[in-house]
Amino acid sequence: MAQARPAEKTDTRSEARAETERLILDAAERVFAEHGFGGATMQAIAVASGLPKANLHYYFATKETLYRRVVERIFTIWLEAADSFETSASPEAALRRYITRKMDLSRSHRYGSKVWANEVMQGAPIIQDYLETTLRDWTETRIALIERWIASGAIRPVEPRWLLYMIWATTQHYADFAHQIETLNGGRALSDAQWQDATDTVCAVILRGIGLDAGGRA
Amino acid sequence: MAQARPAEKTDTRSEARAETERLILDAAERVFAEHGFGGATMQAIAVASGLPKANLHYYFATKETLYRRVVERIFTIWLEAADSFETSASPEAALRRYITRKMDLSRSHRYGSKVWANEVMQGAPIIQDYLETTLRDWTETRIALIERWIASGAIRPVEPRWLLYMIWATTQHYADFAHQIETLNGGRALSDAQWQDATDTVCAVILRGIGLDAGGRA
DNA sequence: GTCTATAGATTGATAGAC
DNA sequence: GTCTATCAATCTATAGAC
Repeated sequence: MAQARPAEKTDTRSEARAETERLILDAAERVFAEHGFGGATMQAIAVASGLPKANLHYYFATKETLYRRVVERIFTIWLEAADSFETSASPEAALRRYITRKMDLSRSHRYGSKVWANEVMQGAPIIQDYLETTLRDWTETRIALIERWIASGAIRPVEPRWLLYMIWATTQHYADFAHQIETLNGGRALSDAQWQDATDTVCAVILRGIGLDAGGRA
Repeated sequence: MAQARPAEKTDTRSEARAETERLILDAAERVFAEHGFGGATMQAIAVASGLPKANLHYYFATKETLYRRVVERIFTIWLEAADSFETSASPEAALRRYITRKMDLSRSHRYGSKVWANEVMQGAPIIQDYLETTLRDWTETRIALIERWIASGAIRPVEPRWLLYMIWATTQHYADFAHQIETLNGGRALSDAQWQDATDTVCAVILRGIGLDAGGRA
């Protein structure tokens, strides 16, 4: 009977399901990124995923459910990057690592970054509760940490909030405005060397900007 | 006959027309900013402007025409701000003035900045030609200028492109991510003092970051 | 689970009275 | 110039055969 190998059967089924879900989520992420929630259509997501439109509704009841799952997946990735801002490291090491990780994310997850930007620009109708809890808590611990750095004289006195916004803005710009950057780069995507150079420059300007003169470049 | 006062009559008419056009453009800017081109509806713009939907089509033939006018108006404002990056001033004066102007714009034209961000995130379907001509030319003259600053030893060697992107990203972030910033500010808009402090901090970190240690703060 | 066909609501745009 | 009423196209979502 079917009971003979229940675990394997369930695993195989749920694996296939998870795979299709990921296929849809990836396609949805791209479409939501470039057209926003309202501008995206289930038809466009169906074409992008290579599935009939009805199948999307089999895996995700409504367009809003699908969008919510896309946004939540992005927030998870954001959280992992946030962890790289270690509270135990030196100011230079902590900031350099965090900025580098955020730049890497802008390159590897361009569409996710755009979906997040779209969501926030619309007033965060879906993720408002995350902003008020998880993001807020994370931000406050880092603000407290930066204030200790300032009190100890490790870095110059700057309002920690504006420093964090500067890091978020600069790194995410390379994902959200990738099209503009590529146009100004002669229509070509940034090369490995250009990404490395941009990352180094962002680190160097910000670190030196707050008084950490041991920064990387010249 | 009507010919008796043609100029006055025409002026009055065109003034009334211009006023209604501006009313529609302002409403459209807000709606396009928060929902993108595809997500915005003529119905929503009609409600936001307080006019019947049919009147919008009387002034602007199609939704795309209206969107194009909104985007072009924003580009004009961007050009005026770009002028404040004077090629004749000292590095510190030129950059400080430009950054300050961009921060002011983020506060006064939040929705325009969001429309621009949306347009670029979608691959600039409408303004691609502007990116390749006007924006590209402006960028190249400033890159050449910054390279001369570096050659003369006025600032540290940094790739001028990454510096410009950092300025654009950081200043526009205060418009595009205003909702997130306000949420992290306890749900309140930034006060006059906070805007001033943020502007000072952005100037100070960037100027010091490229070796202009005469920066404002501490 | 996958697909075709379609229902029901909403969209951009227009016709025509005032 | 302004407005109500409405069309044709498109949208989300579902029904039902396979």
